[in-house]
Amino acid sequence: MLISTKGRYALRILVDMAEHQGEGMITLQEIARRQEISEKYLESIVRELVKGGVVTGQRGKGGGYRLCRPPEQINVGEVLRCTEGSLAPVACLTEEAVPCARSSRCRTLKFWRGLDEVIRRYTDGCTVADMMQSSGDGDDYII
Amino acid sequence: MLISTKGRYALRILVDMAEHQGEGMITLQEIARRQEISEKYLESIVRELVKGGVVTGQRGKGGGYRLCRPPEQINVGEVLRCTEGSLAPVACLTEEAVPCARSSRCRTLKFWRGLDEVIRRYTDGCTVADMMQSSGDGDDYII
DNA sequence: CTATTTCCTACTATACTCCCGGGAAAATAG
DNA sequence: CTATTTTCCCGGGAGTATAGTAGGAAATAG
Repeated sequence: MLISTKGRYALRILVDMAEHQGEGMITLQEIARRQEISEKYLESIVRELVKGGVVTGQRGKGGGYRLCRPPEQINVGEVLRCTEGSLAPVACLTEEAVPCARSSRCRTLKFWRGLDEVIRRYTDGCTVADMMQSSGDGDDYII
Repeated sequence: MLISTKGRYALRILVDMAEHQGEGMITLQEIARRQEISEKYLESIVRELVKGGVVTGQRGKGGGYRLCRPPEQINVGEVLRCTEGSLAPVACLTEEAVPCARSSRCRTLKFWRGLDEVIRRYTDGCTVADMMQSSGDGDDYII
């Protein structure tokens, strides 16, 4: 049930980029240094964020990455779906699920649908901007 | 982010057992036949439920398993924690987590705490009895 | 051109998931 | 007692996913 390292790093990367936006393009090297994540691994994560339309990259000298939108408009659910593929707790609720013969009389399906909904609602309701103003202490976010 | 097969099967097993309680001890063979799950795999799952105090087993002829408590008193969160170990979305929120040097200035920790809370609240709020009365159609449970 | 940076493909090692096999231990029936 | 039925327990094994590395191609700036 764990979110992968990829997903956790993705959020840290985006908060980092948000905190340093306005300083032009941000390179992988900078992020790697600040976040203490291997530059190579970082690369594979950022690529997914590019594919997902969350950040854009520019090659060459003076290049780097920047957010496609302001942090207030990037929600966490969207980001995690980029890296995790899906946030659904069971395979039968993902997009590419094959219809299950058992589904109409399945006693557990509604429970999973509800869990999926609860997770989606929470993750989609939190943005990168929200995380910027957060520290590890206190207890905001606890709905 | 997927719940393992173990966890999904555990719920089906418990609903099955709840629906057939009052008929004495229930054997793995019966459950395996009804749920179309290999008896051997079933065994490893039920063992975790025994350890977790959700069901008890009795060996020997006429033996089998039964629920320790009525289905209304067995909540899904508890069951899934038996099989998944933890439902926490990130390792730093599990019991045995080593304190993270980054935590006090971590921008993402509160988000994860909130997600954990939302998941816990939902899963602990649903019981095996709730699932018994459910089918795959309709949309109860969607809070 | 050179230096810098993203982009892309492929690979490895490790761990985990799902499941099976072979029995030992306990309870019951006769 | 023996035979049978059941849970209990350990260990292994194929397949898959995760986390991370390596090497280079393409683009951009000066």
